[in-house]
Amino acid sequence: MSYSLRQIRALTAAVETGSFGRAALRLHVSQPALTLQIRALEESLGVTLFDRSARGVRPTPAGQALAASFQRILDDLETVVAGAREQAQRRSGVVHLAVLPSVAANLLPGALARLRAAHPGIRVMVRDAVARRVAALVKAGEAELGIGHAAGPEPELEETPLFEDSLVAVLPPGHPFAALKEVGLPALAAAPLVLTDPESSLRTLAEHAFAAAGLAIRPAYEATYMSTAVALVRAGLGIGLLPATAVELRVAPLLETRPVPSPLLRRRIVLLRRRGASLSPAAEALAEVLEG
Amino acid sequence: MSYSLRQIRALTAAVETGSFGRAALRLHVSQPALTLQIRALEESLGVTLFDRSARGVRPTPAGQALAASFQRILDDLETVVAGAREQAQRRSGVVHLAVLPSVAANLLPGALARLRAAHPGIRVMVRDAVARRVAALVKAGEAELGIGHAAGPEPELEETPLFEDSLVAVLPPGHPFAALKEVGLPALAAAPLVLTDPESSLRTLAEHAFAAAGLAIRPAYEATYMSTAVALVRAGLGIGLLPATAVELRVAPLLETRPVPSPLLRRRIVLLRRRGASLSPAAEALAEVLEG
DNA sequence: GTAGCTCATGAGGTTTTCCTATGAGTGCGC
DNA sequence: GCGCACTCATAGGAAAACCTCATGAGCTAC
Repeated sequence: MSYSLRQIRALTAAVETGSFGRAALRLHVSQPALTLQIRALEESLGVTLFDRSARGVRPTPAGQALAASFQRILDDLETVVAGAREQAQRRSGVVHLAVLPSVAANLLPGALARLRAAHPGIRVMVRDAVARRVAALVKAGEAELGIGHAAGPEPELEETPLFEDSLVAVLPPGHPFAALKEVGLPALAAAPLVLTDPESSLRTLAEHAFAAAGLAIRPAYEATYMSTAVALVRAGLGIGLLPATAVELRVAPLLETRPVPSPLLRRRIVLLRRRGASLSPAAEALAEVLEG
Repeated sequence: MSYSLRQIRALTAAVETGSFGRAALRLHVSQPALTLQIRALEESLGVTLFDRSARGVRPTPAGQALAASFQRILDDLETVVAGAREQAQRRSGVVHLAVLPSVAANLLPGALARLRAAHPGIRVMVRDAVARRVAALVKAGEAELGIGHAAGPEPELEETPLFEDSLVAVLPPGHPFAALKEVGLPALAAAPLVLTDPESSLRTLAEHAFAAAGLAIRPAYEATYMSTAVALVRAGLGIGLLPATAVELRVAPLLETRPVPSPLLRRRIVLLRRRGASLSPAAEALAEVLEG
C-alpha cells in the first residue's frame, strides 16, 4: 500500500490548520474524506500522525516533522510544475537555434525582436555556423531549430522554406551596367568580379552557375568578409556577386544592384527541425515568428 | 485536473527506460495504463512529454527536463518516507526524556543500555531536572517522557509507576543501630542526621514524615550532593537519611543501611507522559524498557 | 442539561483507474 | 515482397478507490 499526493496534501493542510474540518474545507473535500486520507497515510507509513480527541486533533511529533518535510517537497513540486506550465504557455523557455551567419546578421534580428514583443519570456540561444554544421547541429539535437540551406531530402530533417536569397550583381558607382535592368551571366564572366572566398558556399554556388552556363569565372578579388567585398566594389575594383539580403549592401550608399537571371544563383533558405521531434513551446513560438 | 504521483512515476520510468512498455513493466501496470498516465500528465501540464512513433517513443526536451526534476523530488520524498518508516519500526528516532537526577544517576544507565541493545538506532536526549521541572517539561511537550515523582492526579499528565524509592537510614561503620532490623523515626530524631539540603524534595519528604510523627528533625549536616552526604556519614558524623536506590550507597563499602518504617518516607517514582498524546515509536520503545 | 463543537462511522453512488483484447503503423528478416 | 515482431493507441467492461451525505459519539461551555 502506497501513499499519494492527496494524502500528503491532507497531512500538511491538517497540520497547518490544526483541524480536519478546516483542512477539508481548504482542500475542497468533505471532512470524512479527509479523515480517511489521513488514516490511509498513517497506515501506509505505520506512523500515528495525529492524536485524536473529541475536542479536536493534535499532530504528533512525527506528524509535525513529516508535514514540514512534505511541505517542502510539495513546494518543490509546485515550482517545477508551474515552470512547465509557464513554458507551455510560452511565458518562458529557451530555444537553441543554429543559423547561417548571413541570416544571423540580416533576417534574424528583426525576427527576434518580433518574438520578444510577442513572448518576452522566451530566450533564444543563437549559434551561427556554416550550412553543413547547421544541419548537423539540428540532427544531433543540439539545436532545436536551424536556419540553413535547402539541402534536398534528408530523412532526419524537415525543411520549411523561409525565403530565397539570390546572388545579385553589385555595381560600383557610375558603372555602365547600371543602365541595364539585369546583368546576364556572360556579361559578368567578362567583367572583373569581386567574390567571396573559395571555401564559402556562396562561392560554390557562383562556380556552379557559371559552369552550367559553360562559362569560366574570373575572380578579380576574393574577400572573406562581406564588408570587405562591399568595400572593394565601392572602390570600383570590380562587380560584386553577393547575396541580395546582405545588410552590408543595404547600408552602403551609391551601390546599385541588378539581378542576375540564373536559377542556379538562388538559394532557398529554410527552417530546419528534426523530423518527428515535436518542438518545445518556445521553439514553436520562434518558428511561428520566422515562418509568419 | 491535477497530477498525481503515479503519473510522475510513470514519466520518470518512461524516460529512464525509453519505452512505455518497459516502464509499465517496471511499475507493474499494463502498458495501456501507463500510456494513459502519461497522456493525463501531458494534458494536466499542457506539455508534450514524448514524441510517439510506431517504433517507440522519445522524450521531448521538456519531458527530459521534467523527468529529471521529478526524479529528484521523488528521491526526496522516498527519503522522507523511508525515514518515517524506519522510525516507526524503532530502527531510528529520538526521545527527549526529562528525569530526576537521582534516577539519572542510578536507574537510567542500565535502562538505556537495554534500550540500545534492543533498538540501537534510537537516541535518547536526557535532561535532568528536579521533580517540578520534570513535570513542567513533559506538560510543555519539551520532553516526551519524564521520570519524576507521583504528584497526585494531574489532568494533563499520565503516570505509570516504575518503582518505589524510600529513604533509608545509612549507618556509619560500627554504629550500634547496625544490630537493629530497622530504625524507627523516634530513634532517628534523637540522633545526629546527615540530610540533603533544605531545597531538595528528599528533604521535604523527610520533614513531612517527622512532622507527621510529631517529631522534630535534627540535621547535623546538610549536603547538596549525594556523594558529600555519603562521605559525611562514612566519616561518622551522623546517620544518613538517603534514598535507597542511590548508587553512591551501593558503591560505598562499610556502610550499612536499615529501612525506616514510615510510609511517608517512600516516594513513588513514575513515568510521566502527556495525557492523550501518543508516543513516538522511539519513546514507546523507551517506555517499554523502563516499565518492563 | 443542552447546544455546539470536534472527529468517526457507515451506506450508497460516482468517478477514476485498470486490464484484456485488439488495432495500427513501422522495421526487419527471409 | 511479405509476413513477423515490435512499438504504442484504442475501446469496452470490470474493479477499485474515492467522495458525499447522514449520523453517531465524545467533549466543552453556557
